[in-house]
Amino acid sequence: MKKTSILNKLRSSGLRPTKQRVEIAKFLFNRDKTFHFTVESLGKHLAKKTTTKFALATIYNTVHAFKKAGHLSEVHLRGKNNTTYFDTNISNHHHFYDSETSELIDINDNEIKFDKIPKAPNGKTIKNLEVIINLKN
Amino acid sequence: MKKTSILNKLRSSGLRPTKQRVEIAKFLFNRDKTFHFTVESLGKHLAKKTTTKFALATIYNTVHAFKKAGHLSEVHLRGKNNTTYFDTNISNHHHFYDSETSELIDINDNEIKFDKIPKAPNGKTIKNLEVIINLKN
DNA sequence: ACTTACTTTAGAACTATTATAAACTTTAAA
DNA sequence: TTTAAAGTTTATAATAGTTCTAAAGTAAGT
Ligand SMILES: [Mn+2]
Ligand SMILES: [Mn+2]
Ligand SMILES: [Zn+2]
Ligand SMILES: [Zn+2]
Repeated sequence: MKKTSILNKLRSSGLRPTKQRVEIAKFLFNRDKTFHFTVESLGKHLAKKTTTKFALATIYNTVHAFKKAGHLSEVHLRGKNNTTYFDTNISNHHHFYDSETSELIDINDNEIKFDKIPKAPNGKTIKNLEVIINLKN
Repeated sequence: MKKTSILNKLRSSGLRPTKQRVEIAKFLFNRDKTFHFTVESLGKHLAKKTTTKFALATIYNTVHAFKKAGHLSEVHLRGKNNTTYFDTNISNHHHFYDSETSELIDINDNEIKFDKIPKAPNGKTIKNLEVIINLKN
């Protein structure tokens, strides 16, 4: 992924390309495979691999802006550690959750097929359907 | 449900039948239909409907003991409010989640059927599978 | 009654996240 | 270029759900 693409991600999220935001975007989007992260893991990586200073609030704000713009998704799972997982895979997909390691593993949408799905209750419609398959050893 | 059943719930959870625990157990289990609750909603109910005093820690401890004994289950969902949902329905089942109202609605296990499920990765096995269907208006 | 083990409690501690507001930076107009 | 407006970063405080602590209280068996 090229520099212009990073700048596009920022622009399309309504964010000016500051030093902090460019570093965050590079780490999140300059890669071949998608991945899952927490704000904590992201912050630790940035502290180790860059010389830039990142306030926690900056990381939260930037991640939320990317999410709002549709460049990141959030996994609505409450693991044993009470942290929020973000996902650079924004396609419709599902997850294995390994509670031993607190790790998420993607399940492609086409790896799960439904025979029967209930209809939404009274006046509501279905926004989306999330499957989490909990793993054990 | 009779008083002996309440006492059985407590005994089988390794809990002595104190005033607080009996009130909690009565509220959770003396009813026809299962339901979802948070520690906050449980505490509010108890404060309103009984004359007993309940420290938050007592409610947490008791709910966790019931969960550990298998009398309650926990819904591993992170809603917009960051609270943990508990469920008196301990059967294998799924949920609708209405983020407008922060409400959970049960989906019976037989209302969802799978055609295809991925196999667990490398050395792991599947503990269980949770479906959450997010609703919108 | 006495003893021991368990329980409740208020408040402190902990942790993820969000809010605040002052100092700093980006942008683009003048 | 200067300059001003708008946006951004930061340290720190605030918030909220949950867990911990240790002292005072209660249950159960003798
Ligand atoms: Mn550094
Ligand atoms: Mn009361
Ligand atoms: Zn994913
Ligand atoms: Zn349920």
